[in-house]
Amino acid sequence: MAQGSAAPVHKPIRDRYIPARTLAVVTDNSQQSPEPNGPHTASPANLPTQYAPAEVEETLYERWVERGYFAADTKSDRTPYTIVIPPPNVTGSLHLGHAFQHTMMDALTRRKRMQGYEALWLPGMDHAGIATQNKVEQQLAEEGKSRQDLGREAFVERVWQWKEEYGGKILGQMRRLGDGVDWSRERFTMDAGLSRAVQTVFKKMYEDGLIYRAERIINWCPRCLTAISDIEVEYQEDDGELVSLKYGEGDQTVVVATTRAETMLGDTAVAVHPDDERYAHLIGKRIKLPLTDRTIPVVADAHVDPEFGTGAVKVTPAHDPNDFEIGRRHDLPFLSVLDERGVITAHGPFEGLDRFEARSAIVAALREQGRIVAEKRPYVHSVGHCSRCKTTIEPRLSMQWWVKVAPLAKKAGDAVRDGRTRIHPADMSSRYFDWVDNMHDWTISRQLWWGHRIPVWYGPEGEVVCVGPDEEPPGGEGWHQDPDVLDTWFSSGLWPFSTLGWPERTPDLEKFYPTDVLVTGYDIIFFWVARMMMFGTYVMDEPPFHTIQLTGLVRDEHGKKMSKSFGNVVDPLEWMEAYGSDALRFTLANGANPGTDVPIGEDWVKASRNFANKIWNATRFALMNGATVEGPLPGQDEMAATDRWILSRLNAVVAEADGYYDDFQFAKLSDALYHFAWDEVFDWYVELAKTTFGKGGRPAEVSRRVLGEVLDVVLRLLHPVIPFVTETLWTALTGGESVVIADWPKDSGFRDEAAEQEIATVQRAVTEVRRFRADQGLQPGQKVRAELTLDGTSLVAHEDAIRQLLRLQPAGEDFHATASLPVAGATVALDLSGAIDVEAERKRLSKDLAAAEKELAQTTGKLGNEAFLAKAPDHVVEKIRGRRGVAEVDIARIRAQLAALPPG
RNA sequence: GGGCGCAUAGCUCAGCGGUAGAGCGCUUCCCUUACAAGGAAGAUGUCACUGGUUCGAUCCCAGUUGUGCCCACCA
Repeated sequence: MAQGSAAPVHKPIRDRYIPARTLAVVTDNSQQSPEPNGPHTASPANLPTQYAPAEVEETLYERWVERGYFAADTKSDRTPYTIVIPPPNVTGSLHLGHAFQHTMMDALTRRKRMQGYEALWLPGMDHAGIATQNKVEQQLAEEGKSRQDLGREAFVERVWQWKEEYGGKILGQMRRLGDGVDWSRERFTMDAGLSRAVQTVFKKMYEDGLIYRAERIINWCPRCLTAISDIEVEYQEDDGELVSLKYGEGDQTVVVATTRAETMLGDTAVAVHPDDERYAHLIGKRIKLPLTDRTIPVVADAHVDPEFGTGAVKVTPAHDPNDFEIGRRHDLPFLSVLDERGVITAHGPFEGLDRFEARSAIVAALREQGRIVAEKRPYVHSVGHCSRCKTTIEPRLSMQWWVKVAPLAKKAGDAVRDGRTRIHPADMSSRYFDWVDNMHDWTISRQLWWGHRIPVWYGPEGEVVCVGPDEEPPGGEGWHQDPDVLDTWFSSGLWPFSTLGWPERTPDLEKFYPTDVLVTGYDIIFFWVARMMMFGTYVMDEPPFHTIQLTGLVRDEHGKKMSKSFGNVVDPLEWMEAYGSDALRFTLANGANPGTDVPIGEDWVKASRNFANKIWNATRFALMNGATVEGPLPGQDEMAATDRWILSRLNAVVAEADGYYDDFQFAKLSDALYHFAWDEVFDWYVELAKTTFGKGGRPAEVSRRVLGEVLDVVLRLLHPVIPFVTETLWTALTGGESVVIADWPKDSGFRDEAAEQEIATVQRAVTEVRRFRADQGLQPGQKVRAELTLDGTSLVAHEDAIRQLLRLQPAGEDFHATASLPVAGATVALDLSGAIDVEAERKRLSKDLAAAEKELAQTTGKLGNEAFLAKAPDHVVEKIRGRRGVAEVDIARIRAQLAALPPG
C-alpha cells in the first residue's frame, strides 16, 4: 500500500478491541524484521488485522524482557531512579491491592526510564515466616500429618517446594500485569545473600547492645505455638463474662472482678490503690486464695484504679502484662498455670483442662462455694487475637530475643522530621510518628521452623557463646544453635539494602541506594515501613527512601472491604483475561487518589477497556488517513486554527501530566489524559480534520502531520499506565522500536490562546445548533435543508467543518423559518425549511429569557455593591461585568426572537 | 479513653471563598463509511444539620449528628 494514501483499500485493524482469548492469534510482523529500527513505514499494514490483548500482551511482555529494556545498568552515567518492590508473601497469589501498587510503581519507573533515568524496579518475594508455615501446615493437615511428623529438616524442605510453586505463580502474575521489573535482580528474603545480611545485622545489633535476651510476658499464640510481637495481635470486641470473686476468709475478704477466672490459680497477690481507705486494713496482710491451699498478700499499687469495679485486682504475674509489672514491683512469685497450648498445668482438679473449659469449671466451683458475688454477661471487652490464625492470644512468661527500639526509632523518626524522607500524603506522617515515638521493644524470636535461624550458639550451660555469621560454633557436647527463627519483618526490614548486595559494597548498592520511592499500603506502616526506616538509618546511616508514597486499600464497588467471607474478592487475572491488563491498570490508576481507598468494580474495568478500544480505533483511523510523524512539524503560518489549537492543548496537557506524575496523582493524571484524548482529540480534532483530509492538498498534509504528532505524544504519555495497547499502536504509528525506550514528551511551550478561543467558539456554535435541532425534534431523516450564515470572521473559516459536523446540506437551498442562535463572539443564523414547533420554541426562549434576566439582576446587584467592589479581586469583577454584558445582549436577542415567532 | 478522616447527582468519588463536576447509571434521538465497547442532545443535587466569619460559604471557624480507620496494659 502506498504510503500516505488517503483512501485505504481495506480495514487495516479490527474495528473492535477484543480482549477475548479465543480469537485467532495474529502473526507478529515486527518479529520478522531483523532490524527493529527499520525504515519507517507508517502504514496500517504494520498492524495486525486482529488484536487480542490477552495474547498480544504476553508476547509484547516477553519481547520487552528479551530486549533487556528493564535491566538496569550500574555502569551507565544516567541518574539512577530506584524502587524496590514490597515483596509479596509467597503464601498465595497477587490480589487487586498488589495490582494497584504495581501499576503505580510500574508507571513511575516506566516514565523515569523514558525520561532518561537509569530506572531500576527491583522484584522479589518474602518468605513470610509464620504465614507460610501455617499454610504448609494446613496442607499437611489435609494429608493427616503434622510438621512434627516430618521433622524440622523435611518440613523446611516442604516449605521450599511450596515457595517454588506459589512463588512461580506470583511471578507469572507480575508478567501478566506488565510489571517492568529487572528480573536479573530478583531476590527472595531467604536467599543466601539476604540471609547473610540478616546475620550480619543481628551481630552488629547484638554487639551494640540493641539486641538482648530477656524473660517477659509476651503474646503467645497457643495454636501457632510461638511468640508474636505486639502489632501481630489484633484486638476485637468479644463477649465475655465479668465475674466478681470473693477472696479470703472471715472479715479478711476482698472482692475482685475478672474476665479470666482460670488464671486465678496463678494469682500471687491482690492489689489495691495505696490511698484506698476501704482496703487500708488489708494491705500487707495475707488472705486465702480459694480453690487452693495458698495464701496471697494484699499489696498497694498505684496502677490500680479505685474507681473501677471494686477497686481491688487479682494479680497473676505470669499471665498478664500489667500483673507482670505489679509482680516485679512487689517482688511477687511468677506462677505459670498454663502450658504453651493453653492447658492448665496447676496440680489439682483442673489440671489438663483447656483454658476455656477451665474458666467455666472454675466459675462453677467458686459458685458452689458461694464466692461468686456478681456476674455480668455478656461483658464486651477487647480481646487480642493472633493476626495469622485468629486464635485468642495468651500472654505468657517466656524467654525471648528483643530489639531495643528506642534508639533506632529515634533515628527513623528524625529522618522524616528533618525532611530526608517525605511521607506522602503528608497527613499520614502523624500515624508514623505516633508509632515511632511510642514504640515498645520488639520481640524478634519466633518458635517456628520457617525463617532465618537465630545466629546464636549456646554452650553447655546455656550461655551465649557466639553470635553472627563469621564465627564457627565450637563443637562438642552441649553446644547448640538457638532453635528459634527471626520475625519475618526482621529480614524485610533490611530489604532496601540487602537486595542491593549489602553487606558487600556492591556497585548496585553504590548506585541505587538510597532508593527513590517506596509505594506501599498505609496498613503496613508499622510492620514494614517503620522497620525499614529504622534499619536503614541504623545500618546505612541514610534512610532507605526519599519518598514514601502510601496507598489506600482496594475495595469493591460499594467501598466494602474485599474479603473471602463477603465473597467479593476478585482475582485480577479474571479481569485481565476478560478486558486486558491495560483496562485493569487504567481503572486502578483512575481510582488512585493519594492515600485513600480505591473502590473498583467490573463495570469500571469495562469502561477502561472501552477507552483502550477508543484509542485503538482513533489510531486506526489516523493511520488509514495517512497520519505521520515523519518530518518536522509544519510552520505556524501553514497550520489552520484547528491544528494550532490542538497543539497548544497538547503541550498544556504534557505539562499537566508531568505535574501529576511528579505528585503521584494518578487519578487526576488518567482523568486528564482520558478527557484530552477522547473529548478533544478524538471527538473534535479528528472530526474537524475529516473535512481537511477530504479536500487533500497541503492543508491535509499539515493535518496528517499534526494528527500524527498528537497521537504520538498522547500514546507516550499514556504508556506508563497502559503499556500494551500504547506499544502496539505507537510502533505502528511511528515505526519506532518500542515506546518503552521512547523519549518522554516535553512541553515545547507552544500555546495559542487565540486558536483555543476560536475553536471554543466553533464548538459552541456546533453544540448550540445541535441542541436547537434536538429541542425542535428535527430528525436527520427529515432531510432538513439549511442555510448557515456565519457572522464573525473567525467562524467563516470553519464553515465547511461546521457543515460537516452538523451534516448540513450545501448552501443555496430554499428556506423559510429562521432561528438565530447565540454563540460567544458571533451569531449563527440557521435557516430551516423543516417545520418548527412554535410553542416549544416559545417555551424554550421564555426559559432562556428568564435565566438571562435573573443573571442580569444578580450581576447588577453585585456591581452596585460597594463592599463587594472594594474587596473582590479584579478578575472576579471583570468576570461578573462580562456576564452582565452577555445577559444584556441575550435579553435583547431573545426578545426579538420571541417577537418574530408566528402567533401561536 | 485518645488521635485522625469522611459526609457533594441513583452508585463510586473529584472539587473549592465568587454562576455545582467526572465516570458509571438514567431519558430521547442516531447502525453518519475509525469505533454501537460508538455519536448527539438532555434530566438529576436545600454540597449532613445548626450557628459564626465574610460583600459573598459547598469551601474557612465552632458545635451537633452520622460514619470509617488507627492507637491504648479498661482488671
